[in-house]
Formats: sequence, structure tokens, C-alpha cells
Amino acid sequence: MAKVLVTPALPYANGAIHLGHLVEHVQVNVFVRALRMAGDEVLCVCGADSHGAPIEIAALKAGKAPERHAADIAAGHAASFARYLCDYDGGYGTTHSELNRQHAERIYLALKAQGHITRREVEQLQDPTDGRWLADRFVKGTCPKCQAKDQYGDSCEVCGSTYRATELIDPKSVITGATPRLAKSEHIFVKLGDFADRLRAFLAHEGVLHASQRHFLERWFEEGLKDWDVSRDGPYFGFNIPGEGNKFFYVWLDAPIGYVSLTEHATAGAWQAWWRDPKVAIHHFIGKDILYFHTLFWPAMLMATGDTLPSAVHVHGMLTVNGTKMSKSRGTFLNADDFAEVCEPQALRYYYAAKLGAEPDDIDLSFEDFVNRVNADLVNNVVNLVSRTVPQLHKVAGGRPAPLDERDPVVVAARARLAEVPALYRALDFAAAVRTVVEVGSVANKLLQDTAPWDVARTDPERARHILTTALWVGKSCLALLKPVVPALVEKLEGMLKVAPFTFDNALAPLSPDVAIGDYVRLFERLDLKKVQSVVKPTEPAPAPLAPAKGDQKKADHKKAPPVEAPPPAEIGIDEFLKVELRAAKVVSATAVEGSDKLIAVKLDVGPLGTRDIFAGLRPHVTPDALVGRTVVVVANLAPRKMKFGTSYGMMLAAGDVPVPLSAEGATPGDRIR
RNA sequence: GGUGAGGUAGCUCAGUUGGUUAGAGCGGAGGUCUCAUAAUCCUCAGGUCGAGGGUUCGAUUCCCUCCCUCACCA
Repeated sequence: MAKVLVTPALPYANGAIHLGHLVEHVQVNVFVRALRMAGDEVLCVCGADSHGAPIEIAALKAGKAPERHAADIAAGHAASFARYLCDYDGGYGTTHSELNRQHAERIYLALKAQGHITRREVEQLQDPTDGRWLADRFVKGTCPKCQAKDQYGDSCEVCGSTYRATELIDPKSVITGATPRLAKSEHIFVKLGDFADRLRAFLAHEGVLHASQRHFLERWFEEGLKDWDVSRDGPYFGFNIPGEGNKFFYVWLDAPIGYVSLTEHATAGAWQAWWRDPKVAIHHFIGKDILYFHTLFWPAMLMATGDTLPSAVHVHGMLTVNGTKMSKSRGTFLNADDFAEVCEPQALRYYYAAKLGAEPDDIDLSFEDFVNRVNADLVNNVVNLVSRTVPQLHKVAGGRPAPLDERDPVVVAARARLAEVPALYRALDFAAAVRTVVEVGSVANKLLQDTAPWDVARTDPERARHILTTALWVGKSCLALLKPVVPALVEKLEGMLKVAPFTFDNALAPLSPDVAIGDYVRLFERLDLKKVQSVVKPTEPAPAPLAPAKGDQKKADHKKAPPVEAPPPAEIGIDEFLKVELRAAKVVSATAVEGSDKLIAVKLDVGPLGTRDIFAGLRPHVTPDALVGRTVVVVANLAPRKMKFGTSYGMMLAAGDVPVPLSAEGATPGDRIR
């Protein structure tokens, strides 16, 4: 019996749980339930990552103490996870705990005692009003490259360029609005390079990391590991660094330490039984965005204290919804609770499981596919098997199954296929597990169709009883193996069939002829696409497509129709319309963009507004020369858009599938169009 | 820009340690049973396996180049 500790990453306590978090937590929960069905001793802990500047500042804005704020958010996390049947040993905890402080100090002091700590001065922006040190995200100003206003201190969302916060034009603190000043402070660093060889060896172990991720990390080693800045000067919401006055641990230092302190909490103090026993397998599940922390910093910390290193760091891909990144403005940023309102949470568990393979691929939640998969594979196939047989078995045999005919080829084949499933769960290839179950289920549906027990019953009830028993056994066995994915559904089945809770040992056991099964109860409801789609509520009309970049164009060609019916554009008032600054502009020059077969680089004369460079995706239909000298319509206040070949400062309007530039012939360049 | 991963039927994916006609589910078309949650079952898709080149008797599967997509860049 294996002893396994499993953790998802700790969700950050500054926002609600969304469908992206759920990919990881469903993956973890299915894994944990499967291991437990296999008889392993499993501990699974999780809690909110509760420290850091973003939380402190959000709390400030909400008028709460940061502890309070983080606790409130964490309570929401716990409720959301519970709805999706994801539960954690010891409950859903937090990193803001006394236990976590103790472990953070223990680990830090070990690093220090071994000489892995160093210190040096760092220059950073500081708010002069309250002395607060400002991370890049807390400074906003004008982009030094494209002059876009209101951009964060690390990169410009408009032109995509990156820079230092100190390069911003007219920088302001987002907290006080004051102009920050540059100041120096001493920070504490972990000399990660000290661990480079050991880390490299650790990551090379078979199974620790998927090969593709290992390749990815190679480069960091080749470039050499830099020191890791682990201190922040107060005010900061976190743990004081022992002996360092007003310095605090950077949130990413104590976050993973939460895995240990949450273990201690969940086991009433017995953390060493999990973190000091080399026989325990530790599995971390993370998104690829935090790979760095879990494969370099975290193992280095564990090395310093001699705690057990992870057996595996499982990386999953990111979630897209209907083919696009979740976006607040498009209304596709779906939080878990909202989604649970329009569909049974187990349906999402099923879909995620059906899409999660052993490879760390991104996964897409396409509503149409989601509804199809759940209805066709789960309900119409596997669940339907139970619904087709249980009532009939009552009719022909008083609910008593026949002895299972082990020589029946359907039974033999099903046993062989289904026996592979537990190993697929262990290998994290849930997609293959689900696929196998569904395939076996359809064999039994075919059996029923071909042998028609409802006919046979009229002449040979005993024969009908045997057929129904076989089909029900297949359905029962399939669902038993799906229990890690849809536990509540399967518990209903256990009750209906009056059997002991399923494990991987008894999943394929025959039903007892001595026990009459109970009355049929519906196990699961089909999903309604319209209802699922209703979860997307655009808060504003979809932004007009920008000058079609090559990629967009291609995508548009391949997607027959948008997966979600685009809601008709909402009505807008005149004031709204007037926000769009349309102007007449004369084409000064137009040249084909080398390397693109769609784009034309156009220089426009916009009268008093000067000249503008834009890219127009008109090439397949319009030759550049034909544009020169024409007066066209341009959106003058469109945010600049960075494209592969440069930045487009506006958009030329065109109509039709074969785009024809709109003409403003007769107008003077620069004229406002209304 | 650098690095990594990927591009297989309308959609979601499987597969090929290189080899006869590249598969499944869903959607779509037609038919069927009627036990079942308008469920089941049968038939129908001819897709340049992203593009080009190379290695080979033979490549979708190996190598190179290019295009495109996604992610990460402390």
C-alpha cells in the first residue's frame, strides 16, 4: 500500500475560484480518489496562499485588515471547491498561520546556517508618502514606447513592450497617486546557484518532470541560476524575517511551505511522517506558469532542511473557453460558482477528466463539445445502460440478477479492457480511462440492441434475465471505474444496487443473485446547451476586430461559426457611438508588407492630426498602388496594436467579404465623420 | 526577440517502434428497434495526417527549412 501526499498549487487569496483553477483541482481530486480506490494511503492538502502586496492592497481598498480579507476570500474558495466535490484533508487552510510561520523560519534558518543566504542593495521605487516599496504592478504611468497612458510598471498592454518601472513617463503609485521616488534598500537573497547541480540531478530523475518541461528548464541551468530575492521591506503582509527588523518573507517563499504546514495541520502534528519518510511519494500539481517555483526554489528549500523532495511535479496546461483565453470584457472569465448555477458540477469534472491526458497540453472548454460529450458519452451511453436494464430486471426477475456468465465474450472482453483503467488513472491519463469506459459501455448497448431482451422475455424470461444481468454488470462496472470522476453519481448507483462502496478491487465483481436490486432512480440529467451558454454575459459589446492580423484571418477561415452564438451587439447610445473617432484620411503611401501575404503598410495623412502608420489586411483583394491618393475612413482613436511587423496606430474601415476600403472622397483629410 | 510544446476529417481527439484501403466519438444525411433520460443500433465522411525539401524500396510517422498556434522569459 503506497503512501502518497498530493497537493494542488495554493490558490491566491485575491479572487474567486474560476474554471481555470478547477482544471487543476479536479485533476488532483480525481487522482486522489482513484488512488484511494486502489487502496493507497493518501493525504491531500490545500489552502489559500494568503500573503503579499496584492492582497494587502486589495484589503486596503476594501477597508479591511489583510488577514480578514484573505480569510474571507479563502472561505469563498473552500465553498467553491466543495461544490465541485474537491475536498482537502484538514479542511481548506491558509498560509497565514502560526504553523506556516514556524516552518518558514525553520527553512530560512537552515538556508542561512548553511551559508546559502546573501544580501545586497536593490534599487526600487518607493512611495514617498508612506514609505511603501512599490512592485512594478503598483506603479502606473505612460508607456515610454507608445505613449499609451495608464500602463503598469513592467509592460505595456497596448504595444506589448517591456521596460523598467523607472522608465515610465509620469509614474504614479496606484495606491496613493503620489509620484514614487527611486530609493535603495538591502534585500536578502537565496544563492540558488549553490543548488544547481543537485537540482539538475533531481529533475533528471525519471518521472519527476515530464520530458517537455525538463527541456524547458535546461536553458535556465545553462544560463546559470541567479540569486533569488526573498525579502520585502515593510509594510508588507507576510511573515517577519527572524532577526531582520522590518523585513518580510516574499510571498513566494512561504507559499509552498504551506504544503508542509497544511500537512501538519491535517495530521495533528505528524508532518514528519509525510515529509521525512522517503517511502512517501509527494505529488505536486501545478500550472505551467509556476514551474520555476516548484522545480527550483522549492526543491532547494527542501534540500536545505533534508525534507523529502517531490516524487513528481505534474504540470497541466492552461484553460481556454470556446477557443479563447478567459477574458473579463468578453464575459468569458467564468468563475466556478457562476458555472455551477448553469450546470451540475460533476459534468465539468467529467469533461475535464475526458480531456486531461498525461501530456501537459492546454485544454479548451468548448460549450458545444462539453454538452455533447456529457450527454452522448456519459448519459446516453453508460448511465443509459443502467436505465435500460434495472426496470426490466425487476419485471422479469423481481430485481434479482442472474449469476454472471463469465464465458460470455462480452464479459470477457469488458473485463480485459476495464482492468487497464486503474493504471490509467495512476498514470494521469484520465482521457484514456474515460475513453476505455465509454467504449466498453457501447458494447453493452449493442448487446442489448442485438439480443432484445424485451422480446426474449416473452418466451424465455430466464434468458432475458441473463442478458440484462450482463448489460447491467457492464454498466455498473463502467460507472464504478468512473467513481473518481463522478463520485456522487456513482454513490447513487451503489445505493440503488445495494452494493458496498466501489473500490478498484470490487469494481468488476458480479452482482449477487441473492440480493434484489432497488428501484430505479435517475442518476444524472442531460445538459442543455442554451442553459450552459447563458453563463456568458458580455458586459460590453465585443470589441471590433482590429486590423486583421494574419493569424486572426486564418482562424476566421477555419472556424465555421463561433462556438458560442455571438449575442447580437447591444444597442448603444449616441454618446457611446461618438467615442469612436472616425476621420477622413488621405493615403500618402501604401506598400506591401514583406513576409505577410495579407498586410499593407499604409501611411495616412490625417490633416491636423498629422500622419499615421497603420496596417491594413487588404492585400488579397487590393493592390497597394490602388490605395495611394484615395481618401478613406480611419478609426483615429483606436488603441495602438502591436503586430508582428510593427505597430498599427488605427484602423482603416472596409466593407464586404472582399474588403473594399470605405471611401470618404471629397472630404478633407482630418475631417471628423459623424 | 529567446526558449519550449504543438499543428491528423466541420468539432474534440486517438494512432503510426516507417509499410497493405489513416481511426473513434460528436455534428450532418439516411434507415432501425422501442427496454431506456427523443435514448439504442446500422449505413454514409474519401481528410494533400500545417507547407516544402531530404533520407529510404516505401514517411503522416526519421532529418532539415519554413509557416502558423499556444505558453514561459525569474
